[in-house]
Amino acid sequence: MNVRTIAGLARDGGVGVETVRFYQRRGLLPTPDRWSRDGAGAGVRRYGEEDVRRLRFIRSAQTAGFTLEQIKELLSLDAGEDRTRARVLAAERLEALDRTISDLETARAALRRLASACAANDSGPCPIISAFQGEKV
Amino acid sequence: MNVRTIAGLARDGGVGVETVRFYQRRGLLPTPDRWSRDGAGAGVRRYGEEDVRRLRFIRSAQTAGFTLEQIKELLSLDAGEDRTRARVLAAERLEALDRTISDLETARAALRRLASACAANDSGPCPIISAFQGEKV
DNA sequence: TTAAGTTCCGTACCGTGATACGGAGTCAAG
DNA sequence: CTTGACTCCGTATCACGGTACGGAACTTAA
Repeated sequence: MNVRTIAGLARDGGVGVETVRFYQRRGLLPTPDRWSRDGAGAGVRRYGEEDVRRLRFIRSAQTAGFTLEQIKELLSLDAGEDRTRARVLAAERLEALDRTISDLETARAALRRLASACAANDSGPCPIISAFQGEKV
Repeated sequence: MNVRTIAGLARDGGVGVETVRFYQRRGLLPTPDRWSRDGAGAGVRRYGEEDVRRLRFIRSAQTAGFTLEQIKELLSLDAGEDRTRARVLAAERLEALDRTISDLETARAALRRLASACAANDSGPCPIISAFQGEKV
């Protein structure tokens, strides 16, 4: 399946149609020209593999914690020459990501304390608040 | 410093005054009665250690990924008897947290690929999009 | 006792990332 | 060549977690 309508693009990218439009309005995805076999009517926009790759990249970059604005910049950098800028963005995000991961690991430890504190027996209140005590976040 | 005004509570909890009020409106923090030395006037609300603990708990629980609604429920559970419910909430969050952490670790690997792909030399476009290829998110 | 600084409270607004709606146009199967 | 599904597009609305504003009441230090 090489050429898709917006619904196909959305499906292959794992998002909704409205989300694709939203990304187009934000300048993250191109809005290709309309296309019709004969010259009649305005036709419908068609999307290809490249669009799917971009869309998937957007989702991955979101997972990495980039905002849509930053992702827009990354996409423009992908084609451009400014390696320095790309490196800076990557390094900044990497640092923040390391912090986030370690915060989440701390939270996970607290949550495990909570789970086992509440697992021991079946009656009485369990000390939810104090299970989270003794961390520095 | 045992008794505080709202500004002291906010400071000790590491948030802004408006955020404390916001949590009160959402039912996450109590709104203590007003308090004045003589009987004159309505006085001002005062806060103690318990409020600081609750506030800090809210921040920690947020880091763990609970929504404010869920945190509200956890707070009510802390005093209550429903250990089962507490366990369910903890287990669900723990599972989601494990997924999130592993997603972030995947993202980190991609970001490192990106950083080193763009670090090698100083000219030409660097393949930002393809640095994120080959993951399953 | 007065002036400066806080508190209180309702209500409005913000940023981020979507998601929904509705009417006109277009496509594709029968 | 109709009918039903899908597209297009502008605009509205949502969820979440705050943040800001403004005027009256209150507190505190000089």
